[in-house]
Amino acid sequence: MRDVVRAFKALSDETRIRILNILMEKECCVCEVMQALDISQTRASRNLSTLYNAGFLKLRKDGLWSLYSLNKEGTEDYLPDIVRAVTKALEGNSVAKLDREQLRKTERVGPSCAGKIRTCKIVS
Amino acid sequence: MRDVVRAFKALSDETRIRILNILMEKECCVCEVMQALDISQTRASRNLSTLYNAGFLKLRKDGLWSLYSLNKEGTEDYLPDIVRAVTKALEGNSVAKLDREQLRKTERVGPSCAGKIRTCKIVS
DNA sequence: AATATACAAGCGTAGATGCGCATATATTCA
DNA sequence: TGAATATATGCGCATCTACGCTTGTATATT
Repeated sequence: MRDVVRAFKALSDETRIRILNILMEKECCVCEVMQALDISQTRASRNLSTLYNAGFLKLRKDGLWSLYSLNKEGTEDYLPDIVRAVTKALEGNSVAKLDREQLRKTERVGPSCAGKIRTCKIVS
Repeated sequence: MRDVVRAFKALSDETRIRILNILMEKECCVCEVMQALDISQTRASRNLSTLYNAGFLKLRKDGLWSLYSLNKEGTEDYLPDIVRAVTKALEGNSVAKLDREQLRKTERVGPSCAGKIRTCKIVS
């Protein structure tokens, strides 16, 4: 019961719904999330961690980056069902659409790419 | 987006998850809810209204009673999907099971039953 | 080693939330 | 009409939540 409530609590916030939305597109590092949604680093990090603790996300570390992605094969099999409901709920939503477009403009340059800018930025 | 968040916010509370659970069994008046879950009248009424405002419930008035039931054909088609996810999430949950058992012990006597106790009570 | 970058976490605060108490409203029955 | 019952709601308080600011930690580059 605690877990169920925690899952829904994690989705009871607009920022986190928006984060879940862009993660449907692709795995993201924290700075991509903050730029796609135009929010602070603290806010992106903390809300990602809330979604993670609720079981919705997987976390993979790669150098400096914390890469978050949707946890499709969650331990709790009802979580993917909820994510699908979110997908359906956001169909045609303009904010969700804009966030995904902004996400496509962000660029993450790998840590081993010597000589290149190593920062995560919007490319327009 | 506002509506989506409101829906999940409505489920981000143990009392309301428990209410949703017993409403899966049958249409209930407020006093049945308060007795099945052993909570105050204020608490039952307010949480029912939260679920109602989020679009999860239907309301039907019958005499003194406010009869709440699951809104299966919601305006938003993703709400029933979410309710199904809740059902799956609660499978085997002991609290949910006990609440349903308590619900079966409550009795609602119709307002037109003259001479009978017209109150809503636990019958054991 | 020094610097820069990505991320997490402690702290304080403004605002939201849950709920009990008391009360108001509506309906039914005597 | 008056009493009893079912439900809703205003108010106040304790608690929770989100978030910005700042700092700490780890990793990578020069």
